[in-house]
Amino acid sequence: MVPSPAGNSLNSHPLYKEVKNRITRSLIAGEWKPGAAIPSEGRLAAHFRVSVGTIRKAIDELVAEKIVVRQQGRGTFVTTHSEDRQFYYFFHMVGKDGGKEPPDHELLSLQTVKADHATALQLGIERGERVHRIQNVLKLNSVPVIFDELLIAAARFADLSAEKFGARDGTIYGFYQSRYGINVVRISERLSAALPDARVARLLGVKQASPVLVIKRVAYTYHDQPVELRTSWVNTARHEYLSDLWKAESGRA
Amino acid sequence: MVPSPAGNSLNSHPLYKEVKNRITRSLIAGEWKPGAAIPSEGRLAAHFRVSVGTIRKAIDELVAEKIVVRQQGRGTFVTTHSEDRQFYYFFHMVGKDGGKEPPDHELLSLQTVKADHATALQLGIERGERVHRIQNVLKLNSVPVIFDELLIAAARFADLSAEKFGARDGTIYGFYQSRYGINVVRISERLSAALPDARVARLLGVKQASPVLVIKRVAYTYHDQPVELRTSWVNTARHEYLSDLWKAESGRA
DNA sequence: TTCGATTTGTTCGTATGTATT
DNA sequence: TAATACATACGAACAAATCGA
Repeated sequence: MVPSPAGNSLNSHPLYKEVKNRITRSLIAGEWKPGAAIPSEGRLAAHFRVSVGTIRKAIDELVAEKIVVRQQGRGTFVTTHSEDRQFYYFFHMVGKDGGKEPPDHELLSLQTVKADHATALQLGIERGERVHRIQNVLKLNSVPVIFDELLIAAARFADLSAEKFGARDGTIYGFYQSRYGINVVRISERLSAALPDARVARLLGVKQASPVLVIKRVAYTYHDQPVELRTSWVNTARHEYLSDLWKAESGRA
Repeated sequence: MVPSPAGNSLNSHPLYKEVKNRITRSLIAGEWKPGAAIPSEGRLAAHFRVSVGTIRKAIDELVAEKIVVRQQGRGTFVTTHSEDRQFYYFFHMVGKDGGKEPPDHELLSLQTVKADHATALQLGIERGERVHRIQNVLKLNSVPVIFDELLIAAARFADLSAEKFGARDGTIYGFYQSRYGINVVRISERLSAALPDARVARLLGVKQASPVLVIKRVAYTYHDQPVELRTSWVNTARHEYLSDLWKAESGRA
């Protein structure tokens, strides 16, 4: 890749970062689909003309970012949103009694509107561009616990319709991934406590005077490109938001 | 360390994990104090009779867990709680306008009581053992925003007093670290929305009808030993809880 | 300021172990 | 069984940062 033995001169960053970037760009280009294996370490090493150790170091970081997963004896695979582990990485509500019940989404509405200033800014699009606004109620144990509103750029999700959205089986991010080739790899959330408005209170079956947890999320794909804004209103009477700063990872003593 | 060239048979876990464990045990034993350098990779390799690469892999994991930090040209150091980066790793409140104001703790009370069943269970002690209960008000920009209550096993913090606690300069975890050799390395938090009781409302300067964010935290030291239970009541009128699932780390594209 | 010693960072190559197909 | 792929471990060389003489 670079003739110089170690380090380099043109770009001041190390070889394995460059390799990582190239692999990521291939991922973005859709060269390897989610769930599929990327070329073996040996093949990548030959392709990029670097040692296997350098490839491993590049992939190490992609694994840490949960962009790919390694399986000894099988290969290295592009992460899929249809696996439980990956799912709970983005879903943080757990029962106060401990249980992790699988949520049940119910689509309320899907509209296409023009992005206001704040939305456009956060999604990295122009003001006035069209965005889909999707509202859902999420049930845990058949009881409505979360109401959420999603905003996504219509340009990225061209032919999206309420039918298609409602007919998906699997998670929303799995749907983005399989139908639109958009891979959510990271989220950032801001939480606060508030009182619900009349509509949210009605949907969650709580009084307007009873507080709810408000979660504002930005979901990102590769290279920190924002793809979705989501606001959730949560009834925390029987559920809590779990923030476990890196546990249940993998490599621990 | 183990004569066998690669892998082993007796214990099924790899050499570098064993090395990591031994290093961690030295940390627990207080062999290397926070802020001090641990032996160089070369020295550790000689000591454990393994290659430098194996030492590096062990240390890689300790770095990922923020237990030590590496500095090229200087050495590898035991993480200190008195650094900004480390501090904001455990402090998640940010201004809604974006700013990260340094908080200002104010001790309200320090009592020593007997642990009830739930407390004892979570702290890993016997019911009835003595625990310190510490209450604080935390101000941001001179305005009270957080009220919190800490529970720690008295046995671990033998000579703790309100004077000593209040006279510390630096963070609470820095105080645990420097005065008691207890290193908080991980926290787990559960969030919900609730209405404050009369006292909390008064301390935070809010109405009882206005919702607050409730954060229940368990802080752990090495090997997932719990050391502190903390409940915080937060006025989220002007501040939010930021949950940034691994960003601002270090090794990103 | 320069130089050399020390320490971590990067890269290479090789061999062997272990899991999968 | 054999081939393939990732996992572990070793050793060597040089780069880059730091620090003190």
